[in-house]
Amino acid sequence: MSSIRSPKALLLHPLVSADVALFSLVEGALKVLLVQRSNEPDKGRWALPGAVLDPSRDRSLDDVAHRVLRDKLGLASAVPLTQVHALGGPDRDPRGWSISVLFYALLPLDRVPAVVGDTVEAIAWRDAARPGRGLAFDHATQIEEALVRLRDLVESRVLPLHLLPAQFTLTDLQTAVEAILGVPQEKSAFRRRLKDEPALEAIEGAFRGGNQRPAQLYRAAEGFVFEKGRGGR
Amino acid sequence: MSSIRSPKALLLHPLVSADVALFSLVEGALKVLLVQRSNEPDKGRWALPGAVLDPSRDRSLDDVAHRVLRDKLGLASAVPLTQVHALGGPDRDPRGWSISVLFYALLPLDRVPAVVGDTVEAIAWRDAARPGRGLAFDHATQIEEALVRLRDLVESRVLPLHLLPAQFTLTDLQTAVEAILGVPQEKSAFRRRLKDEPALEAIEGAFRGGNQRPAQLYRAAEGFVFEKGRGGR
DNA sequence: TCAATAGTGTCTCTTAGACAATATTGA
DNA sequence: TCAATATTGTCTAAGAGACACTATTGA
Repeated sequence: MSSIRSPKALLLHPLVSADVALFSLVEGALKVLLVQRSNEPDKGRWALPGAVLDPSRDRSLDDVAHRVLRDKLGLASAVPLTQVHALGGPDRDPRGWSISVLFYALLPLDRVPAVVGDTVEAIAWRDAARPGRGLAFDHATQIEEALVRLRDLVESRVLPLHLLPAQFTLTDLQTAVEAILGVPQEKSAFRRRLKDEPALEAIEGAFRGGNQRPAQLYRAAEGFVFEKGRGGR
Repeated sequence: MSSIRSPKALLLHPLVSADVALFSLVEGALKVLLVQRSNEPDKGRWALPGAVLDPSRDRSLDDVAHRVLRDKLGLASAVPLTQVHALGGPDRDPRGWSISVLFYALLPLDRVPAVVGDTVEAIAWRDAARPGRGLAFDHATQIEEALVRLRDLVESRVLPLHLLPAQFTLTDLQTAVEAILGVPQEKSAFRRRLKDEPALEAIEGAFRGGNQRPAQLYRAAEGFVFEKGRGGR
């Protein structure tokens, strides 16, 4: 969406953008949010939401990514973003040499506004592990990379609490971990690991009942962050 | 080194460069290579070697980093590079909005040419964990980040074989790991972990003798790469 | 009482950490 | 034989995996 770019500018400067792989749980499965592009290039194709760096407004690369969430998806509140990498080359965007700085974020489904802004035709939740064919640019690869990084973190025992609602049960948590890793977890061992987990707080007296034994509800501890070097406070 | 940049260009496009934290072992300690800048900005200060992206020559961000090694340090052969992250902002370089894509590499000291090219005043090996004050730009932070990533990999049991010469003993390897992690390793447990390590090959009949019991020499297995998901072949 | 899910206990096996013992070489 | 370093062994403790058992609720 943008100003005029002279051919010379195209040669001397790369186009820099931030793209966001937003992961969420939809009925127990890990999904990634795609948007249908309403502008050229790749108009009509499905892509990760992204935005072009605007040096006059953005103060950092994180800023660009946060702007994506705000402007394209209507996400007002602060969402933790993790940078995956930067990918650049002359051919990945038909407009010329371009750099994509890729981020991912985790959000419970109910915090993502269902209806989106005006720069986007439509949104879709695709299976994170198999987002489908025909994605715009190299976004299929990008999603794969983001998922690798997400799995790395979860494998190293950081809890993906940002995927869960404010209150959740240990079974919910286990389901989230399994959705990310794609591997079933052993219940007893899983819970044993959570014994002295500072990131988790049992909510005194709060349970979720179904037609069976009620489950203790938990919440993320104050100041929890999803990053290496402990997920604890 | 560069063309004229109009103020407008500065506003519309960020300056993109690749910087390389080259780690090596100097007398058993982990060091990072710094160069003294011979041009403005920050002329005379110590910095990570870096180069500005040239869209007409570079085919990827990795290319830029490899160009740094070739042109600034005279390193001809292919050196494995790992991307750490991209860092951008309006104030980190006095020339305006800039992005640095940071890489690190591991090399045995004897593979780094002692004398360097013409764009660099001098080089120095600084302690990786405390590279000193007064570095150019935000390179002190950059080194810290690179070291964090390097430690992550080594903690997850990937062997830093690229730091060692073609032939090395298990004690050499242990020393390298200790230099990176900053923590002494227990000899017996360390060797136990190497038992079925596919990345290591004992060199039949080759030993290094001192005034004591000779040590078996090893080499990196064919196709060894220093990256997550096994250092093995 | 039954179905369904929550939560705990137990046993075995692997690995890590600490520390000791043995092996080999040149001086 | 001694100093110096390489290499292996042993004991203990912590954690992971597998699997079974107990607990609680509404129907």
